[in-house]
Amino acid sequence: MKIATYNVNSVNARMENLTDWLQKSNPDVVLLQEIKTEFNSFPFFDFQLLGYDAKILGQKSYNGVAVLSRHKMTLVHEGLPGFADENSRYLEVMVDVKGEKFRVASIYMPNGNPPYNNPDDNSKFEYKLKWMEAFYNHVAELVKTREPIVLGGDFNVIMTDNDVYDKSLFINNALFREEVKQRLKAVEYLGFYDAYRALHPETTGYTYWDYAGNALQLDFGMRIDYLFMSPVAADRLLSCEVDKTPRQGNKPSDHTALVVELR
DNA sequence: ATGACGGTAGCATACCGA
Repeated sequence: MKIATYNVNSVNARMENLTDWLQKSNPDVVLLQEIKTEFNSFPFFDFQLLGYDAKILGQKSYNGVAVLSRHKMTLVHEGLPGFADENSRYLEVMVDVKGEKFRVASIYMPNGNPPYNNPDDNSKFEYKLKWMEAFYNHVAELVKTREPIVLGGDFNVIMTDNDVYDKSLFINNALFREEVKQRLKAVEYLGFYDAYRALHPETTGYTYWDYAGNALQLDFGMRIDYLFMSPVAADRLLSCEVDKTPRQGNKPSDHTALVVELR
């Protein structure tokens, strides 16, 4: 049973890249972020031809999350419970694999950096902190279920110095601020396991490389996409790998796929 | 200090991103 997360940076711009990867990798469940489209423009039929049902929480132009599944899937939450959000960033579903239920969520956390033309505007950072607080509160409820749960996506947080190519460039960046590291670490302390780090304590595991400046070839990357596993899901963890092939493929996203295999 | 590069909206250029 393979579950993947992939920030596609527009699903419609990525269909050739995504199709190539789905056919090669054949994951059971895929969490997509930044689909950048609303329901009426989402390529449901293309995914159906590839064997996937899709649930989406979309919006025009920005953000938007989806879950693709080869198995029966039912909607649980559109949006983060208890948090009024004008942006589409959270989608939670239940996937039924031969009678076994997995709860999965596709998550696109706010970036939090100020707009380029207004560097003193901290409203986006405050929004990020509020979003993370609401996320923590929801995860505190989820952990009580004792279910196999996978919370995956683009968290826009560089957790440690080992998760970025040059930390000195990110000292005041909203992805690397102590406040956001602490808030994501707090999710781990609730009992959720960072699948990649649990199995790979030393390697970098970057999931994002900027389009600009030859960043992929220079390996100027960062690890900001995660798959967090509830205790019973972590207990079934066989592997967790970064799959760089979509990033190296035709018309890539600036992110790549992260994949877990569960028993 | 800034931009690079790419996507969307919509038709020139602004906004967003990490």
